[in-house]
Amino acid sequence: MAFATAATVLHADLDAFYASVEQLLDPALRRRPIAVGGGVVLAASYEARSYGVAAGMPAWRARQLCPGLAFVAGHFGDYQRLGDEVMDILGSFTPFVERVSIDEAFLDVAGALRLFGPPATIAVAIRRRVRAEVGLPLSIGVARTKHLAKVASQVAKPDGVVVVAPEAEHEFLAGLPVGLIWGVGPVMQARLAAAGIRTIGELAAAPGAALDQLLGRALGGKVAALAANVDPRQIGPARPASSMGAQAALGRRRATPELVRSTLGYLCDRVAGRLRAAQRAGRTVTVRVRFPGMRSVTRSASVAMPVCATLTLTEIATGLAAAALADHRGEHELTLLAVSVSHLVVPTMQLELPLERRPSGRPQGPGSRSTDAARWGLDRSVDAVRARFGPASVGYAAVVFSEDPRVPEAFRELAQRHPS
DNA sequence: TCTGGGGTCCTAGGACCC
DNA sequence: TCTGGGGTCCTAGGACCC
Repeated sequence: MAFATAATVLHADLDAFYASVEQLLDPALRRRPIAVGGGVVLAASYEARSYGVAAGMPAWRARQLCPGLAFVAGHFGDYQRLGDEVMDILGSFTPFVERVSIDEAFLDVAGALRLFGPPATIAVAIRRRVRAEVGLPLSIGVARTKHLAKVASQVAKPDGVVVVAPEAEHEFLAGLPVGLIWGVGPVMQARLAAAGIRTIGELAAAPGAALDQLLGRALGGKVAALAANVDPRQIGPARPASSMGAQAALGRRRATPELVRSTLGYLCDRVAGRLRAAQRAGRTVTVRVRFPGMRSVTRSASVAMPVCATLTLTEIATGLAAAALADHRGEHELTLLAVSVSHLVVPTMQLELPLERRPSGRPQGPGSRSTDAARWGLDRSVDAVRARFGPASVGYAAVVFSEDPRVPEAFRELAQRHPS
């Protein structure tokens, strides 16, 4: 049998991760419907899910569905620690582990069969160890490709294993809902349902041209390939990020210049600091403004010199936000502001010029080479002080926003390491 | 009572160049 | 007289993922 035709790909996915950790840490929460979060549900236990409670749901709606729901503030440091412990266990079976998020990873065990037995045996052993050593439920899908393994782990939940033998793939997929395909969400699902397509089998039988019509050319082709069981993705290290951003939900606040200025100051400080820490700068800055009712607009601008200085980024972002608001004068309230930097490059030597050697004389506008270089020097000093004495030890003007955070800083730290 | 934070990818129209 | 096709970049919006 050829190497590529064996079912040696595992997808390991911790069940209701945040909620399971809370139930592990506090026995009083076990077997009860709980939600992690505050204004919004970040994660729901399976007991809560049986009432219809789901991640991303506003808290009031979750309480409506499940009156006995217990809300728990997250223990974000523990999520990181326990997630790492599980990844260490996975890594003890094979070095070919691709971590996808804090609670999920692909493994290729093709080279581990001699040592640990067939893939299904390895999956059972992994689950047993994670349960015994960490105390968390883990589901695993085993198949020939990443996509199939991922679908299998979803089918295996909660707390199970599903193995898809190569000769049984077609039969396995045929009856499953199209929503299990990676990239098919609620909108696509509804669009397909309107065309009478609900299962992956029906999708596979549909003509390619019809799929392109329904889903667009790129997704149509991708979905057809997946439904037909072609998946070229290999297990390997994640690519470096192509953008970096930060956002802040504001509740429902009057769109005052002071609110916009202070919030953007906070967000740009975060983003620019992360860019510098990663030794990156970006050519395109995007600002998103969200109004009540989840209506949002974006404004973006590309600049010649890649940006990573806090003040330069703040000036550009402020201008973009002002343009967006000027185009929507009827809006008097905001619910969110976001800043993102993309088209990332490694900063050039120009930016590393020491402060005292910068060209002087003519006044310099934002984005000009030497202004950004000078500011970068200042930023590096700030970064160094913060590295020693903490993020709050030094900074720019007082940040009003940070006095009333909607989410704990620890959650931002976690989300920035692992989107979840 | 109206919803977190951090990302990727795709589409479509327009500007601009050769 | 005022026409063609291809490529690239930019911007805005949106679906989707964890």
